[in-house]
Amino acid sequence: MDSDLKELARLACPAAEFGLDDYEGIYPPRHIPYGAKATRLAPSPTGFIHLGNLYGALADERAAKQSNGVFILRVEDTDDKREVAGAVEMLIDSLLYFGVVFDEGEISGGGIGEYGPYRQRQRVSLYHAAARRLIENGYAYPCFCSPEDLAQTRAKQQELKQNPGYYGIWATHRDLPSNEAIELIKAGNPFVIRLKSYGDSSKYFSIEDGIRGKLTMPQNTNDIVLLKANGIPTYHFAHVVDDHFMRITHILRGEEWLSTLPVHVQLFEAFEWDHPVFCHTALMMKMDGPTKRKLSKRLDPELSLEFYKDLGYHPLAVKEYLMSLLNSGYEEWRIANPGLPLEEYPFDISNMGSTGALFDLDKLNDVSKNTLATLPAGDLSELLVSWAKRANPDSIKILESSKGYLDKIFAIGREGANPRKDYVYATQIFEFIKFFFDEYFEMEDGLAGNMPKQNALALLMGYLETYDFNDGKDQWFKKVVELGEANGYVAKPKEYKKNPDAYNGHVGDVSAVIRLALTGRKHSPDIWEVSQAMGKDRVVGRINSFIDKYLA
RNA sequence: GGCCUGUUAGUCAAGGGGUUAAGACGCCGGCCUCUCACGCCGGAAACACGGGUUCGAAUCCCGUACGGGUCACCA
Repeated sequence: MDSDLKELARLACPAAEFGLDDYEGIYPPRHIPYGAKATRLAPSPTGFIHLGNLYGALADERAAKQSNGVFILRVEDTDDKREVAGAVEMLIDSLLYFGVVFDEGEISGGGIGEYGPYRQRQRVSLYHAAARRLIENGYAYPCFCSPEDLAQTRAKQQELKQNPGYYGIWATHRDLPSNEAIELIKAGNPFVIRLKSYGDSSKYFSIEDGIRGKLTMPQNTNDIVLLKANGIPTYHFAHVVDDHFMRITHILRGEEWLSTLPVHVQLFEAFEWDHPVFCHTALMMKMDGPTKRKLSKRLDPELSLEFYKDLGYHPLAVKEYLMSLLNSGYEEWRIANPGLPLEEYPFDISNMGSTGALFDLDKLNDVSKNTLATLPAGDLSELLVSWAKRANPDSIKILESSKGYLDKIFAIGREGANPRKDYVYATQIFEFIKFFFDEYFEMEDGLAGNMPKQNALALLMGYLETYDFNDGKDQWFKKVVELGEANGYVAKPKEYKKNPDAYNGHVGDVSAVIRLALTGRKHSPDIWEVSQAMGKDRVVGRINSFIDKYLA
């Protein structure tokens, strides 16, 4: 009997090179500090990753780094049918762009670390060794049902209003004698390996979730598939084996895994392994018509990380936003510590929320505005140029050759305790600053209704007469005031409001004309600062051409 | 449908028996001001519902409703 099981295990799992116990030595416990967390991101290479994936990845990364642990990338490529070429590279690139970097795993084109290989299809020998152990101990068995058989079973179960699945009386091969199974395998019948569940659906077990606290769930009774007919493991089996042998301490994953948790717990038990701390994160949601639903690769291309790159969000801004979703205390911390890098925030898994958050673009934009305001001007120049390379090739030449000019532009209003917050993402930044460049400069607004052409002409002519590029801000403004007064424009707007008939207008009307000539717009940052960035020739040139074109 | 899980303003959220129920985004009003942005001040806006337990419930219990997740040889 015992020898039958051994032979059955060998036949059913031919790929095992070593015994399971050998692997314990091959993958020894990690030497990481006490309390350090080993986390992993375990994506299946099925295409782009979206904001929700970044959210999860960031949680893994923070939890690991925060505790001086390790953050691992394991590729779950057990479904060859869904695999998308290049998906792994794209994922690594995307995450790298947002500064999420792995310590170990399937990175830079190969496995780095002592616990590899890090692609599951290259670990088949390990899974087979593990499956052998289960078969030998009576926790697994080969099942020869065809997909058609299973479909029939399901139909019958539906008819009888019973729970679908392979369990109890429906598990036809569960108690097939070993010698018969051996014969069937030898005869070349296709088979899968199933868990021989010992659970009782009327019994419950409790488990402490790292985010949700105590969870109570019914025991698993389903004889789920461990190894598919092609010998490749299912997710359920592979992740249990891998998380054990990769010595993962915390499994962070979306709450869509909650319902299969009983299966995973039972597998850890069957191996007599301690299980890592399961942490089921909330799913990031999206409005779909009147209801919410979880983000989907297939349905939500606009939530692809590429989308944010195309728009030109600074990676740091996206990260800041995600951090505030990850840990609700983050925002307050950020307000109290405006200068600190986000790495210093004491991230805590147990502070993660358990309700799905709706992605809020307004909030992202606000966070982004604040984040960009803290960055040096040069960083914005770089952001803009790298965005242009990607999304606005026509502008690259101009922008790239104007690095110094860009730095000056972005320096406007950045100093002081209350810097300007004009910038959100590169596409918007480009629109905001394009008037600085003669190639993109155009009249977007017109003269105000209360500003007759002849007044505008007189003001601009006068302005040119006394304009001195070397004037300081105060001196400059003093001249504008004087110019206004000489033309019937009072210095104080309040004065004008009190007595509107006595004046042509106030100093604001004067600067509006200058601003329009310089920027083509009604609104812009401080005229003096804009002028300083533009340089004398451009300032004088713009005013002259405005006079020629619109006031002559 | 079964099972799991959740429900505090439009959104993200703090609070876990006694609070005028924080804060942030957005929205509205005002101040500052050469426009805008910033900043500042103020405002509207929430405990899903029904029963319990309790002197007292957003908070604990039960039920209902609603949302979400999951029920594959996908992950």
